[in-house]
Amino acid sequence: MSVVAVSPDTPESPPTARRERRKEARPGELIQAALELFVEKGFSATRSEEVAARAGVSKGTLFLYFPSKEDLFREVIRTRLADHFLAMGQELEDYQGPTEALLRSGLQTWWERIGNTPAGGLTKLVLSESHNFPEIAAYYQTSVVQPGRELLGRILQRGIDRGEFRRVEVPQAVMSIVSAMVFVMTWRHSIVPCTPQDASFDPLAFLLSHVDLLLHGLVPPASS
Amino acid sequence: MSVVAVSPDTPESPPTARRERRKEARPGELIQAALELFVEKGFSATRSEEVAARAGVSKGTLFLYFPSKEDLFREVIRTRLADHFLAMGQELEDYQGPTEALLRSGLQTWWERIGNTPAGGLTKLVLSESHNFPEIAAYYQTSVVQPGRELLGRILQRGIDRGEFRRVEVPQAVMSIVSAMVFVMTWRHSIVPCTPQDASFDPLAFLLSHVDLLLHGLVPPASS
Amino acid sequence: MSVVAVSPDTPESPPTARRERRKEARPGELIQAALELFVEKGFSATRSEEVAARAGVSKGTLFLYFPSKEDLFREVIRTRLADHFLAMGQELEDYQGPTEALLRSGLQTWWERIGNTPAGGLTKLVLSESHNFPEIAAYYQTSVVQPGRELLGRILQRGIDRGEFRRVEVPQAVMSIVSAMVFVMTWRHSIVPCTPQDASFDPLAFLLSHVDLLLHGLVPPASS
Amino acid sequence: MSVVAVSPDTPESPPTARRERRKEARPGELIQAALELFVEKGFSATRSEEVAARAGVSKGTLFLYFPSKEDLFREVIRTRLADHFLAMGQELEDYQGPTEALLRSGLQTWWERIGNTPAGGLTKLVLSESHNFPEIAAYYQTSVVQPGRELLGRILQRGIDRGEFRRVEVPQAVMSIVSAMVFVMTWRHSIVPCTPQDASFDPLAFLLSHVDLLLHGLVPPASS
DNA sequence: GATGAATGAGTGTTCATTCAT
DNA sequence: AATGAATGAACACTCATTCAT
Repeated sequence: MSVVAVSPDTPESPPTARRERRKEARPGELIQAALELFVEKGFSATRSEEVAARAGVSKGTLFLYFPSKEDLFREVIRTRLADHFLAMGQELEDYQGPTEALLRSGLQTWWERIGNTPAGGLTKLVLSESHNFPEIAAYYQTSVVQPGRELLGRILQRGIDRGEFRRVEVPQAVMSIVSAMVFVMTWRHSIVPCTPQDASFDPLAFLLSHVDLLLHGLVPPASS
Repeated sequence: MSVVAVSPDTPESPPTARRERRKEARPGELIQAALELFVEKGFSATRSEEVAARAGVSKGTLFLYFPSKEDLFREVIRTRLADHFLAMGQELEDYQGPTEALLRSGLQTWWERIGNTPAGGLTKLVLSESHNFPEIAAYYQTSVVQPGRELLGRILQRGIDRGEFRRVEVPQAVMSIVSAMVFVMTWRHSIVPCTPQDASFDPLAFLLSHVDLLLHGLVPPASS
Repeated sequence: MSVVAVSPDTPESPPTARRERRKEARPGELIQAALELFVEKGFSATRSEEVAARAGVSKGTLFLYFPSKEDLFREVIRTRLADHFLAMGQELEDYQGPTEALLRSGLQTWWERIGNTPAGGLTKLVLSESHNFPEIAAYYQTSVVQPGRELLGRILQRGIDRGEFRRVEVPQAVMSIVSAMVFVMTWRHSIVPCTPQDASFDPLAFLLSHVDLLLHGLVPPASS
Repeated sequence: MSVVAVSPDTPESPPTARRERRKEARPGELIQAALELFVEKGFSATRSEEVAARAGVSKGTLFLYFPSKEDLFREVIRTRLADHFLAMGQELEDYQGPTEALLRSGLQTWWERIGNTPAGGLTKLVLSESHNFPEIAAYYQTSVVQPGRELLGRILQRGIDRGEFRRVEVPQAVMSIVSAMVFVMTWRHSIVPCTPQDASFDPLAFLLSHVDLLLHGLVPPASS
C-alpha cells in the first residue's frame, strides 16, 4: 500500500502495509517450513502445529491458507519440485567438449545443486508418499523424471552421434544413470540417517565411479 | 483307545487337529497378510485390525502372536527378506561357469524370487518408513543389505580373480548393481502404480541391460 | 483305563481317583492363589491367567469353577476372611490376670497371627475394593469387625468392672484400638511397599506404644 | 461495562473474555471433577472421558491440560491435599493457649477442612491405588504424610516442653494420632457407604474422644 | 473335566481441523 | 486476518470370557 515502505520494520510503515506484506509472504513461508519438516521427519510424523510454529504463525493460520495438511503437501511439491529440478537443462545443451566429460560434469553439477540439497529429500518424500498421493507421484514423473530422462537421452545420443559411444539402447542406458541418481537420493535420506557408522558411502564418488563403470565396463577391452 | 498308541500324533488321536494346526499356521498367515497390506498401503496407513481381518482372525489374535505392530513389521522383514537372501547366497556359491553369466543369472533369480514379489515392496516400505522406525531400517541394513553386498562382492571378486573382469574398486562396483536393484523395486512400487500408462518400463529387461552396460561399457573397446 | 499305568502317583490309585482328588482340591487351590496375588498386586492388577498359573491350571479351568473374576474375589473373601479373624476370640475369654496385660497380650497375639499375615492384606483389599464390591465391605463389617469390636468391648468392660479402668465410653474407646489395628494393616500393605526407606516404622512396637498411651495418657497424673 | 474495572484487562480490551477465562479455570474444574469421580469410583474405574464430561469438556481437552491420567491424579493430590496441609500448618504455629486445646482444635479444623471433604477420600484412594501407582503413594508420603507428622510432632513437643505432657516417644505418639485420622477417612469412604445402617459412627466425636483418651488414659490417675 | 486359542468390548492418548473471540 | 482453545474420530493394545477340541 504505502510507497515509502522500505525496511522490513520501518516505524513509518503502517501496520496495514506490514500485515499486507506478511499476508502475501505467508504461503511461501509455510511451504518452506513444511518442506523442511517433511524432508526431516516425513509427512505423517510432522504435526501441522510444527509447520505453523516454524513459519512463526499459529496452528489456525495454517488452515487459513491451506484447507488441509494434504493440500499443503501437494502445494509443497507443486511449487518446489519443478523449481529445483528444471533449472539445469539449458546450460548443458551448448556444451562443446567430449561427451564423456559432459556426462561426468553434468552428474557432478546435479549432485551439488540438486541431489545434495533439500530437493533431494523431496524425491524420497514423493516416492515414500506415492501410495497416499498418487497424483503427486504422477506429477513428479511428468514434470521431473521425464524432462530429466530426455536431457540424459540427448546427451547419450550426442555421444553415439559423435562416435564416442556404442550404439546402445538409449532409453535403457538413460535409466542406468537415473537409477544411480534416484538411489543416491534415497540412500542419503533413508539409510544414512539410521546407520551413521556406515557414513563411508560417499555419494559423489559413487556417482562418478558408476559413470566410469558404465562408460568403460567391467570386462577388459581385450576380452570383449 | 488303541493299544499301540505310542506317538503323540498317531492318526487315531486327532484331538489337536484343527486348532493345533492353525496355531502353527497363524504366524505365517498373519505375516503374509501384513506383508501384502503394508506393501499396498504403507505401514502406518495399515490398521492392525485390517491385518487380522485379512488373515481371517480378530484383532486380539494378532497380538497373541506379535507383541506389537512394530514387531510384526520386523518379523515380516526377517521371514520374507533376510531368510530368502541367505538361501539365495548359498546357491550361487557353488556355481561353475563364467562370472558374467553368473551375474546375469543371479540378478534374474533375484528378480523372480524377491524383486518381483511382494517382498520387493518391502524394500520400498523400509526406505519409506525409515524416519519413523530407524531401528527397522538399521535391521534391514544389517540383515539384508550387508549380506547382499557381500554376496555381490564375492561374485565380482571371483570375476577379477579369474581374469574375467578389470581390477575395479569392488565395493563401488557392487553399489552400481545394488542401485539398479533398489531403483527397480522403488520404481515398481512408487511410480508404476501411479502412472499405468508408463508401463513400458520392463524391470527385468532393464536389469539385464544394466548389467550388460556395466560389463561392456558405453565406450567402444577400440577407443578406450 | 490301563492297569499298568506307571505314573508318579502310586500305581494303585486309579486315574479317576487322582482326578477326583484334584477336582475337589481345585477351588481351594485357586482361592489360595487368588488370595496371594490379590494381596500382592491388587484385584484389578491381577490377571486371571496369573491366578490360574499359580494354581497350576489353565485359564479355562479357572472359569470352570468360578463364573467370573469378581465371583472368585467374593469367594476368596468369604472363605478366608472369617477363617482367619474368628479364631482368636475364645482363648481370651477365660483369661485371669490384669486387664492391662490382657490387652497388650491380645494385640500382640493378633498381630502375630493375623495382622502380620496375608490376612492383614485381606483387610486392605476389602477396604480398597469396597466401591466395586459393597456387599463384601458389608460382609466384612458384619463378620469381622463387629465380632472384633464386641470382643474388645468385653475386654474393656472387664477392666471397668474390675475397677482397673476409668468409666469411659466403651464403644468409642474400642474404636481407638481398632483404628490402630486397621491403620497398621493398611500402612503395611500400602505405604511400606512404596517407601522402603521408611521401614523404620515398626508395627508391633507402635501397637504396644499405642496401647500404653491409651492406658496412661499423655497428660501426667498429677495435673489431671 | 463498569468504569471502575481495575482488573488486569482494560475494560476496552475484552477480546480474551470468555475463552481466556475458561482457560484459566479449566485445570481447576478438571481437577475438581477428577477428585469427585476418583473418590466416588476409584482411579482406574474412572474413565478419563467421564472426568472431562463432568467438567463439561470433551475428552481431548483433558489431555490439553494434563499429559496423562496419572499426572492428573498427581495434580489432584498436590492441589487438594498437599497445599491445604501447608496452609493449615502455618495457622497452628502461632497458637498461644494450652497444648491440649491446640490438639483438639487442630484435629477439629483438619476434620472440617480436609477429612470431611472430598479431599479426605483422596487418602483412601491413594492407599487403595498404592500398588498400581507406587510413585504416587511415595509422593503422597513425602508431600502430605511427612509434613503432617512433623506438624503433629511439633505440637506434642510443645506440650512436653511446656510441661503439659509426659516425656513420651514423640514419633510413636504422633502415629497414634495419625492412625485415628487415617482410620476415620478410610472408614468413612469404605465402610460407611456400604453399611448405611451403621451410620451411628460419628467421626468427629470419635476423633475428639480418641484425643481425650490419649491425653488422659484409660487407667485412672490414682492407680498409675 | 481340562485346555488354550480366539474373541471383541473397552480405554488412554494423539492430532487434524474448527470456530468463537 | 489471526489466534489457540476445543473437539472428536481414530487407533494400538489389554484382558476377562468363551468354546471347539
